[in-house]
Amino acid sequence: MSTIVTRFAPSPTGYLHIGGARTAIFNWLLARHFGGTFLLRIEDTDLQRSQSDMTQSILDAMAWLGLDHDGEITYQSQRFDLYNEYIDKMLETGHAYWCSCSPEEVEAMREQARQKGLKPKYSGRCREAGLGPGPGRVVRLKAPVTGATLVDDMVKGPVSIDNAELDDMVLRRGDGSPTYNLAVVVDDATMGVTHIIRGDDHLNNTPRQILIYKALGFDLPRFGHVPMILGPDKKKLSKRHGATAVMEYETEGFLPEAMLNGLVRLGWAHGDQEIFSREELVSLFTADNLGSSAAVFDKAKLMWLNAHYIKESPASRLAVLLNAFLERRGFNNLDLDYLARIVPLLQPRAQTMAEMAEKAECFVVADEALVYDMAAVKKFFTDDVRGHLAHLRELLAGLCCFNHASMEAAVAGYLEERELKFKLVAQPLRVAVTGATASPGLFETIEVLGRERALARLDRALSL
RNA sequence: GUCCCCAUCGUCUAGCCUGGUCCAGGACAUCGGCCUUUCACGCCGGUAACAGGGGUUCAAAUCCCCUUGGGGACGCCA
Repeated sequence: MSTIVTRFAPSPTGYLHIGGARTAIFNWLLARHFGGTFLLRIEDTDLQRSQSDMTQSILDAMAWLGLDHDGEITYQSQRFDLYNEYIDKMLETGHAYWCSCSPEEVEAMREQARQKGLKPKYSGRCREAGLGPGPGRVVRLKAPVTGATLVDDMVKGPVSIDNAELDDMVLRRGDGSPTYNLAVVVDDATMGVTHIIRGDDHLNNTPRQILIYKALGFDLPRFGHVPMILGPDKKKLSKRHGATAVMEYETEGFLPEAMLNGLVRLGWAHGDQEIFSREELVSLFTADNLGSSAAVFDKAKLMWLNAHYIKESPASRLAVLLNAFLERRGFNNLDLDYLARIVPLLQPRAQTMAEMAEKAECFVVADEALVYDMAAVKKFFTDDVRGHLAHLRELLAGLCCFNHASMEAAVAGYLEERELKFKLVAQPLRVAVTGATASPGLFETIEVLGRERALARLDRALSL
């Protein structure tokens, strides 16, 4: 039997954003789930607005998310001949005609319709004029004026639109280039695309495209229109809502699996399950569970997912990422093995890698450059406490095994002898060694820091 | 303006197709508590929703209609 073919068809006019990434994910999952093919097509027919570096950045973002495509990438800009071939075919079969109306004239027609409270459309003036080619002339689809066109949508269900609502759309521009609707249909049909999941905003376009499919005698694919992603104010997500480009999230320290998981849950669900591995998604995803109402993008939930995946990741992998984030903060030539020992202490404490890097700073900063929270120093370093700190410093210096268990035991013993509570020295020690009042477990921290650095910091703290 | 789509806690959603098991379940966020050497993690608990109105039915979150609200489309953009 025929296998599923899906596609993602971004236009290289900007970065891959949240919404585009989600439709890419849905199409990718549908293909992978059914063992089909996932194609990638760059819609760059608008030479003015398309930028080649944008194509690369879209590819990079997809690679980051792990959305691999099959076969070669199709570029619409290289298929103009093909489009023209089909336009000519429609001209021959009487499904299209030449029109000499200027854009201004058409705009006037629309304005007139608007005045009457009707839907603005082209009047069809040249429809029966029997015009031939000519400079500046466009080719229009000779669309049916009666009846209705039905879209049997995978997510919206049956959607019917009166053909009277549609006008004779332009297929070939005055400069000879094909329009979007024509190119999309020719591409999807010739590329063998069987299922198209795309944004809600294309739903109104679909009947028009179906008309072209019919005029060309192509089989119809299945369409699925997923709702738009909204900002917290329920308006279409845009830059003013903060980060919209997928790769901005990488910069902020999100893991690709968190992004994938988070995005797929916007408009798709599988019962009460929240966490999905890539493999699970592939095996569970079908268009059946796609929701039909718009979703607000909630960064807080993405944070939670990211924190979850950070906790799950092996330290060695995170160490590499942490290194990159620390480099951005000006720390170079760090030892990955050392970072891998810091990571476990920070895994439950960081929601993003950027946050982890921030918290890791006190581990990688030079002892003499460690910044102390002076308010804390003042609060905790009383004369009495300084005395204990000095003793503890000697105790740590003489410890046989420098690990947190023996450290803890030694300190406990010291305190017990004097009938003191651990609370008395816990925060002072923490401040002395990390400079701050909040940190991972005290002894784990000291262990990772190592004897030399811990003692150096204790000495420095005592001199403050 | 015209057409199309949508409507369950603040947010993501389950349930809706195949009415009763739902005085609506989960998750994030939030609030309280526990744990505790700080900060987190974790655990326990709380607040919180079927937009409104009409039908249909013994019974409606679930089916139908209307209203309202939101979104989208009406390009020689994609």
